[in-house]
Amino acid sequence: MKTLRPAAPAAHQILSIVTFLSTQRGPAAAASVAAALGLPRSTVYRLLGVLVEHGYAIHYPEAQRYGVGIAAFELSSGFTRQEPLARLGAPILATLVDKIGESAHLAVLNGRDVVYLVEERAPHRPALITDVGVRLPSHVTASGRALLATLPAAQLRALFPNAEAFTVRTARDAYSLRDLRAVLATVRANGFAAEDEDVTEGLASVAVAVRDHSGWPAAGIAVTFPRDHIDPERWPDLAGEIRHYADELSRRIRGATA
Amino acid sequence: MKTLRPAAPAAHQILSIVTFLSTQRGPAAAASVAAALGLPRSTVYRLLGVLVEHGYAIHYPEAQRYGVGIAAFELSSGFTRQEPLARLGAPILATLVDKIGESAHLAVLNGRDVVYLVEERAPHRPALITDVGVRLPSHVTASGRALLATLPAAQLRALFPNAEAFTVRTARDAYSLRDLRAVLATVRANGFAAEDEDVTEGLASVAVAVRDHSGWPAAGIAVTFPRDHIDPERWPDLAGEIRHYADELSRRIRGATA
DNA sequence: ATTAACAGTCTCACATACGAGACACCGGAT
DNA sequence: ATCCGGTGTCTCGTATGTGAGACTGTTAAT
Repeated sequence: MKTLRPAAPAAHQILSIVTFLSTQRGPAAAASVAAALGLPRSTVYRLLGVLVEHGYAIHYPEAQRYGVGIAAFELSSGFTRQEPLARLGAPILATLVDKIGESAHLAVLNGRDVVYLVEERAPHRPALITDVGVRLPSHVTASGRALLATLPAAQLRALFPNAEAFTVRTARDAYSLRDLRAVLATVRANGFAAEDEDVTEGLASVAVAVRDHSGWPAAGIAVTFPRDHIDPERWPDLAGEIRHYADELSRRIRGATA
Repeated sequence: MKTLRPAAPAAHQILSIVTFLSTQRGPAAAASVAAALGLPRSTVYRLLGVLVEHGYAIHYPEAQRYGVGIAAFELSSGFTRQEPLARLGAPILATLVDKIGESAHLAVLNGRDVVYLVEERAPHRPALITDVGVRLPSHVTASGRALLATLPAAQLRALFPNAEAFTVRTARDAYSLRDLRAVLATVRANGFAAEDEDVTEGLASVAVAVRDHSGWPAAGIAVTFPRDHIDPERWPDLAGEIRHYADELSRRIRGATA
């Protein structure tokens, strides 16, 4: 096999190293990295140094081991980025909840997951799985579906390249990309996303996406309620309500994009 | 005071690029990457190519943008690593729950969070926040504390370098590293970790760590119960029970480490 | 004390990866 | 039609990053 042309050894190697570190149960010795990847010792030390500098690896001197650094984890948690969104979203969610009397969330897409940034619980409503900071597989949640539905096909494929991407969680969401695409097609057709006891028994949710100035989905707003409180026929109306607030948030985001 | 010599430009740059991509709200244009980081165009394209190859970036051709790839997210979700753990842990949890009649989980440490891999709910017990796949800040959960307590001081410091590391979630867990260290000290003294309404009102948990062959904490087993069911005086006994099963899992892990 | 194994640092000659810049392409204005 | 601003590709000379290996320091075994 050729494809020799565009090489950048240091770049390749450093990515191999982080990947390797992340597959190890705990921190790994420099030598084992070198052995596993077939790299020269001096190179490994140099690159580990760079990784540590950037926070993608941590060196534990007493153990003489190297582990994955917090920068690597922050690639996916990025709360800094989301904090303004949460600040802008919270008051809007509050009025939304006041108006309709059911609980609501604000969530963002993060890899294949959604992360919940704000939760506003309506009075006399059950506690929800989705506390702030919780992360759930996007394809089973209403806000996740609302967000996924806005993505181009290519990206969807990239996010869920194989069946494995769907597995692991509970048994009940045995999905395929084909299934997901069907679900998202109805989302686009309806103009809103829903989830009916896919997350918690007895609860359903309706969600819409909030777009930023470039049209990209910045967040999702979902309302969750006991499923027998609102007839499915009325979900589109509910979605309409939500969209009103989503648009408001959308407007505020555009203003505040630093 | 410069550490002049040991540079590896491609390595530095590629890390800067992923970091940059992750700070952008949505995907970014190659040109904006070059501009933001002050890098030559050809270099940026080459490195983006490498990132895409490794799955750390995705290229959206129709949008002509580059975004963070799933490999980056998998750095922290590392389910590959955890799947065997879940397989081995599930039957053990089942017998544990049978024996003591309360719900239990298996969780692993992941950056500053714990991720729940297995949940075994006891009959007639309330549903829990911690469904499978859910992620919570480690320092407020029992299993998280059990795991954190086994880490060397240096790593703890590395995980929680500043006050910010603790923030963001709910207001009630306004922690400092000092506080956390105190909590972990009692965990070590008691030989088990506990959590009393720190996650959900009315519920408490007791947890112990499962160590792998190198002594590293591989997972935590926690039992969660209505807090008035079990008197705090009896928590140590409960912890003893759990430890029995933790040791069993520990033994199985050692055998199965591929 | 001696040896050995291993972590981490440093140097230096040479192969080669880097980056300037040219080129091709595409879509939107005019 | 022609221009223009933009993305992505490719080439090629040379500055420079790479990696073999020597060196230091530490721990553990004999």
